Amino acid sequence: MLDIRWIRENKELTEKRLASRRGGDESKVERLLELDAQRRGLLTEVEQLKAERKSASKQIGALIGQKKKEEAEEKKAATKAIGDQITTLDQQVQETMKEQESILLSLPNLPHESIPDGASEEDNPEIRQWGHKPEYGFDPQSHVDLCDQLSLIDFARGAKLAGSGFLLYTGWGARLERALIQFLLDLHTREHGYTEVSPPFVVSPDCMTGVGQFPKFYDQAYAVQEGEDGETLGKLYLVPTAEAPVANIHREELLKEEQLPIFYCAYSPCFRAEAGAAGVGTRGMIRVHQFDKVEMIKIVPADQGYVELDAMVGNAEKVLQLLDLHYRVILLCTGDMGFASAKTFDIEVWAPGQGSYLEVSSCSNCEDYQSRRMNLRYKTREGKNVFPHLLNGSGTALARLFVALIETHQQEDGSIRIPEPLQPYLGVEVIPAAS
RNA sequence: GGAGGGGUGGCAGAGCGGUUGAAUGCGGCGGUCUUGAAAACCGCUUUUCGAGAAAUCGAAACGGGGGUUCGAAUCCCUCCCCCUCCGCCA
Repeated sequence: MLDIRWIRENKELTEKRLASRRGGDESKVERLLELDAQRRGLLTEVEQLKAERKSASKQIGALIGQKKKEEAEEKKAATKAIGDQITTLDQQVQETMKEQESILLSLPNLPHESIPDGASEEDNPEIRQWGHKPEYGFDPQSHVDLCDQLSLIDFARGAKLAGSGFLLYTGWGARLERALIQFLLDLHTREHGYTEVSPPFVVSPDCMTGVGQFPKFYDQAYAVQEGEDGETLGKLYLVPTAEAPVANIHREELLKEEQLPIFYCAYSPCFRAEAGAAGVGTRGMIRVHQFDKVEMIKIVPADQGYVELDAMVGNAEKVLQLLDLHYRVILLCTGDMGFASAKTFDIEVWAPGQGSYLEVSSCSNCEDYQSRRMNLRYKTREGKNVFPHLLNGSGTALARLFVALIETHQQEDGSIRIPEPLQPYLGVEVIPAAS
């Protein structure tokens, strides 16, 4: 959520930066400021009336104390009219605030000034690459074929159980998935200073609003319902990412500056309805309705957001380096950024069987956009209450990492080499070829 | 799911229709005293919104929302959360 006071003082800049952004509707700013002025005018008016009523009520109390019954009754009757005015004005204030709030919640974050203008992903500049595309003395296979041959994933039965887009990991596939989760959590907790948390896999709508999922992405979420009880529908949602619960851990709290920075990492499955995306690149496990992910969250003082963002990108890169996977880091342009983010780096890993790069991580600094939405603040040493910067990053998404891993490290005989750092977790050096 | 009890300031804990933003204690900050510290004593100690250049002034907030009233932390309704007991259950 943007700061209404900031918008008030930077109207043109707000409109300009909103316009450059995907999902940004700068035409709403005009109405927003209209409501803001109206709200403040009404507030001044109603507060004055309330001050009058308050002192009248005190006088009535005093009169009753002095047994001056008649005077008290007269005063009561006179004050009643003020009360009615207050009720009317209060309603108007409520309505004005409600509309203002709903516009504010619908506006995306403003891109950081360093973000290049652009219309789509075509315009995202590449920041760096690591490693290089591996060469094979044979035709590298797609993960779909590898999974079939090695019985890592049973696509057909996954679909039988829950429909297209849900995976049934089997045998070495299931073990590899589990090994990766543990490898990632250990890496981030032991080497990168994150505290592991294991959150609920459903959250309240407030949490979804807090991170900016709602109201914009209602149609992407799975709402749950208790049994046949329609009343409970929409009170909880399956998490689309661990960011939803973890970033909200301290919602509506006032932290002390000494408590910061806070680093959390968490494993969770991620549920995405992907409404309207059916049929788009759906073969295999690149785009699915449920995938595993290890997420990193940072809550940091407002002046440290960007230093910490760079560090977080490094944390995600480390994963790919240890797994010996070629990747590139790109900076998202204004036209391709997520709703809540002020600056986002994506990490794309090379998948030889696909002949393309796959997004496995997205690290964003949302600045105070989310903390304002969830009313998370910290008290500085000087005693000021400010909104911290909230950062989130995948460290990393698993399904695509799985794809890149088996496609990259496949060998001619159909077996898959396991990179050394992962070997202790899987217990073998190679996933053997099908016999 | 059933029956009770409870949610008040950083914490503990009063108040249960009137000048109470809220007693008291603890903690925290400042001061007096002291060579220094402790003790003792004195003062201060919430947040949000609005007006203002500022000093400051005004409003709101006692789990959330609504109602009664001239006036609500206090009464009524509703929702949420916590505790105890019973039932069910991995």
